[in-house]
Amino acid sequence: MVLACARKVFSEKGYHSAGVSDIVEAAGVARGTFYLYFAGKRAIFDELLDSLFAELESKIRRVDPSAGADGIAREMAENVGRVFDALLRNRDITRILLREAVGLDAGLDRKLEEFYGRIAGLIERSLRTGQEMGIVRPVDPRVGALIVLGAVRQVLDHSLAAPDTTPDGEALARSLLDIMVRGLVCPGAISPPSGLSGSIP
Amino acid sequence: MVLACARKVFSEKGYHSAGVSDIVEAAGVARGTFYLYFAGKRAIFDELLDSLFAELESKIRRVDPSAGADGIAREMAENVGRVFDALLRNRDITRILLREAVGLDAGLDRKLEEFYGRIAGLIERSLRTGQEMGIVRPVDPRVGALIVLGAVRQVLDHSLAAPDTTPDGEALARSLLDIMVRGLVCPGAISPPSGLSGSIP
Amino acid sequence: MVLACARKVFSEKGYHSAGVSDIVEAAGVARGTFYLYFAGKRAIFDELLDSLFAELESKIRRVDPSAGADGIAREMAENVGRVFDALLRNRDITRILLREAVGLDAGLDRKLEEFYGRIAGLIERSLRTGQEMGIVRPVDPRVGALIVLGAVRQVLDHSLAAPDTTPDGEALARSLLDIMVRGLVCPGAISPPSGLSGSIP
Amino acid sequence: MVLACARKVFSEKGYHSAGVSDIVEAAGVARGTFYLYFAGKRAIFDELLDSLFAELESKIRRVDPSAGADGIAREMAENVGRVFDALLRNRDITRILLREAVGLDAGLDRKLEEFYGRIAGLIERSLRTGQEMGIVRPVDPRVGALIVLGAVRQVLDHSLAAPDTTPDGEALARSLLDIMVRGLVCPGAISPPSGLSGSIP
DNA sequence: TATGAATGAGCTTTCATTCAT
DNA sequence: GATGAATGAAAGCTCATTCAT
Repeated sequence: MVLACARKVFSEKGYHSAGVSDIVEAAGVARGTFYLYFAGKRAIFDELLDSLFAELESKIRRVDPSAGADGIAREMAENVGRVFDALLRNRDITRILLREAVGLDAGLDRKLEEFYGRIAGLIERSLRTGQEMGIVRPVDPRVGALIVLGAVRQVLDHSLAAPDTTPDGEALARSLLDIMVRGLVCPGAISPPSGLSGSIP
Repeated sequence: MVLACARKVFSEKGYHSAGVSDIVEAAGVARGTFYLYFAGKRAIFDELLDSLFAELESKIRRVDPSAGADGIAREMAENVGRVFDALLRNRDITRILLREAVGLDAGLDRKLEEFYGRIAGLIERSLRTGQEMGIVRPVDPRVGALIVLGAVRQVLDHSLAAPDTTPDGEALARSLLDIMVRGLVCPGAISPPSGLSGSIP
Repeated sequence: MVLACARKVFSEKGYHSAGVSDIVEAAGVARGTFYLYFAGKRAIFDELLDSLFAELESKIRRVDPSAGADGIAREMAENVGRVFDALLRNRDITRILLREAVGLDAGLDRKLEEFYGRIAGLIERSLRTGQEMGIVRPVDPRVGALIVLGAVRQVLDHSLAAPDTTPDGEALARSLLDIMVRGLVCPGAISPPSGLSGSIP
Repeated sequence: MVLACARKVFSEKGYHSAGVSDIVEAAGVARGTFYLYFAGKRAIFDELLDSLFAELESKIRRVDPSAGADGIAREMAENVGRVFDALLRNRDITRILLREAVGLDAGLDRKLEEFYGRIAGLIERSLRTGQEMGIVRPVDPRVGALIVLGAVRQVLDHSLAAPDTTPDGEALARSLLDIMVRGLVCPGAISPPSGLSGSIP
């Protein structure tokens, strides 16, 4: 209950502007009660982040390597689609993850990094699997994973700016993945320059 | 002078943890001197951001549409490379842009959005030009721009986690652009599903 | 409690020299506690003034018009006597009203003006009543009220200069009222010059 | 020049709100120049007050005891009239004397007290002279002087509240003096109560 | 278990004053 | 004489946290 209210408050006012007063007022409990359940403002934000991480990571299913090329592609698309769905539907979460939780302190930065690291790890493993199966091009899978992750983050971040738009998450995910999968350029349109073709060894 | 010190201080301690005391101490001036030149803590951060924006935007040259397919590709790669270079060499700036300036307040959020919006606009225009020339595939250029921007941000953000690594910016940029240009997947490896192939109309 | 201490502190050090620190120290509470009950330094001074106004105005009873000439004179004398008593006994209040509250800012100046305006209004009404009963000479009652008020203020203000004297308030009030009632000059001692005899029409 | 500007500034903004910046800006000199001529903010206010005191005291002529009853009355009336004139014409001065200079610090309070003391002394001496000549009733001349002084101050103070009114100083002075001279009450209207008739012995 | 009055360290900001030029 | 950039002490205020009830 208090956690849910804190989520709303943090999302609306931001971590620093949100006071413990705002949270307990929103939750309808006394100040003391707050400290009965949480070690402090920072601690409740920590817990909140943990729950958001768990919620998001639950949206991501491990890709089944035996599903064949098209199956793998579909599963990745579904993963991205589910994450998009969840975040586009809940601006609270998106705002907290992309804005309020950023740059608060070293501890939280590391926590965020670990979260994104886990997600990037999942993507990276899928890419490696794809490479082993000959589906994914021989690019640096670490970089590939960061790119996919960053692309998703930026599109979501962009959605925070337009408050009234309820974007079509599925279409957006499809458009995004199409670019990630096939690239921006028509095949054969540009010559493969020496430096541009290879992946990081 | 004070501005440069503020950049260092904000980057090291973060906006909220950094006090005006830290800045004036680092700059070796008196408290009052600070307020002689800046309206306050928030104001100096604003100026700092403006200068960083200007510095970064100066790294980006408009792509010459008459340069031919390979020329355009090279120019975009050089743009990305220059931005990577500048930011990988100056962790201060990277940290401030990607961490400390995020989620401070509505005004700064809008400022950041405008900055990223301008960059995305430049990329988008390049993509449109490429599409008119038949080089870039018929994807949604807005989404394409966000993806490129987000990919760059994520890779840079990732670099903040590893303090000691001095990454090879050029190689990273090449790797990143290779994926953006050609996509992750081998041509023909997966069948084009109805929803995955098209761009947003 | 805090208010009472503030009264002492403001009276001793003056509004500007008195810091919130002085007040909380005198009251034996923490800084934060102060701001729990008062919006700020200015606010507590406002409240203090309000309470002083109320206290003083409670000393003034409306003059009963049916009490006859001598009754009215006695009632007015008693009013002045009670105010004198209260203020001569409490140098704190006198000092705050006559010194510290003066010229602080436009808002407080207006507040003081309203207070003195109310008192002058009461006196003015008494004078009008007296005029209707044929007791008070046909002078401008507004000017008459200001004179009585000003006379009282000046005598009180004078008392602030001599810290050790505990003046006889009753005698002072009597002396003051005798002059106000009968004037300074022996009847018939000076010829009534054209301009000097009349009141403002 | 600087002094005149300071007078304006102090009158408009009040002592504490007026900064040295305001004064030097109004005077068109540099900060340093200000301190070349005045020891500080407090010092220039001191000088300003001194000049105002001198200006006002120059308006007051010693009453000639040999002028006869009517002459004395006329001279006192002229004194009051001149002071009224000067102050009603210059709200700056009135405001500074009655508002801004009050309650600033112990030193200034004493200075003001001395000024008012000198004026009260002049009035007191006139009253004593009048008593010796059998013109002034046997009241306490000190109290009488305070009353006259306070009456004048209050009427002037009242004029500060009404910014647009350009009051007729002469008529006001006449009205004021009529009341002071003849009293408020019709002769014989009230019985002289024991305590009310006498002066302080 | 729940309360909320009390706390106090720490913040940003102001402005009278100085002094090298 | 004149300047104005630099100073820094001191002010008012906030808010996460505690603890006696």
